[in-house]
Amino acid sequence: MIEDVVRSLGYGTLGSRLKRIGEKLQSQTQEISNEVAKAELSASLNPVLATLDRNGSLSIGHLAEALGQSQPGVTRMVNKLKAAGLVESQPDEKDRRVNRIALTDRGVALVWHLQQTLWPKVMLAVKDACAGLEGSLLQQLSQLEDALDEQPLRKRCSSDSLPDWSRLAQEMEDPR
Amino acid sequence: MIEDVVRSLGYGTLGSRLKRIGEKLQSQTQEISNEVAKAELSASLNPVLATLDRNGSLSIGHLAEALGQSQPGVTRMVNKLKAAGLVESQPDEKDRRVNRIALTDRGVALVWHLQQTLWPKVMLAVKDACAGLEGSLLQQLSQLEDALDEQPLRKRCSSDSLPDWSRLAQEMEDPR
DNA sequence: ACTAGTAATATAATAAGTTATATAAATTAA
DNA sequence: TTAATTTATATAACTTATTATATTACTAGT
Repeated sequence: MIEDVVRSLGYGTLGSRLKRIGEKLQSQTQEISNEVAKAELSASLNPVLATLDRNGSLSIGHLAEALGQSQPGVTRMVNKLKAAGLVESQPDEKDRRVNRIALTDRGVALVWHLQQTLWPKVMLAVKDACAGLEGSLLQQLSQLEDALDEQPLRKRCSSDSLPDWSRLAQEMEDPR
Repeated sequence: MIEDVVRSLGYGTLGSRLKRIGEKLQSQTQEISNEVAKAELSASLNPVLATLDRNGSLSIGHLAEALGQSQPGVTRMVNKLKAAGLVESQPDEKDRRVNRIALTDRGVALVWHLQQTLWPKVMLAVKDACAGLEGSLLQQLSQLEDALDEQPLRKRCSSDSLPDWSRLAQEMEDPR
């Protein structure tokens, strides 16, 4: 086996490393999503749904801010959700430049479903993968990569009764 | 200011979060690169150069393994480096399916230059941003995001005399 | 030696993000 | 009120990654 250079270079390649682990998490999340989901939803759209669920209708700009992404990226995600009939947009009454995005009835129903299934499953699976991490950031990242290779998120999902989403989400809050 | 939902959801959106921080690190690294570099080199190509420097000539497949990326991705990066005259490829003598990639003289010279400038700068800047991180993974990530927002890598670069690359790289090794 | 299977790489199509720019609405200043 | 500026969003072009597939070379079994 050849050396993992990105891991070896430590701080020198931390950006690549974080992206690499992030992509692995997202693709393993997609696996769970594919098992659970009624609608086939790209995993990357879940944060948009969650944001609209938490905040009610929002402009594209505020969505972008809440998600920490660029405005054009958010526009594209919203377009996909519109095409799937999960959100709808309406020009704001007061300021007709702004485009208010809101969940449709189907969107609300899907969010409810995801809150009972995918979202708690993923949260618990990732929490499980992160259980026992310790040490410096680089050390914890190495441990997490190893954990995900050894047992993917899909295998860390109990099919047991899942805890209440709102309680789970609250527990996650701001571990500053 | 609207809530940062990706941060608030914690384990539920860890994948997006890691990618987001990784992208910020890469773009801040690119800023430093633009200041330093003779050749304008996309920051994402540095790990390829470092891998070839550490290992000598490698096949596309071994490069992909060392970088933890897909083979087609590596092929594309290598093509860019070829176009820039920094690497060259030769079919392997024994097995003519494999394409051995090696640094050219210009590539070796650039690596040497980067080892005196960009690479230690970035490594020290990232190390600086990570200094003082503590606690759980989620906590350290929040602290790192805050640190990068408050002071980007570019401003964490001393123009002072930089330490020896080979020593630095060794220090990074495997903080398991 | 021929055929089947496997392996290495290239190429094509797709995804998810970015920056730069265009457009249209609102706001400010003259 | 008109002109200039700013703001919100859309659109275009690009980047960097992916998976799926095609191509070519090697390896084994008969």
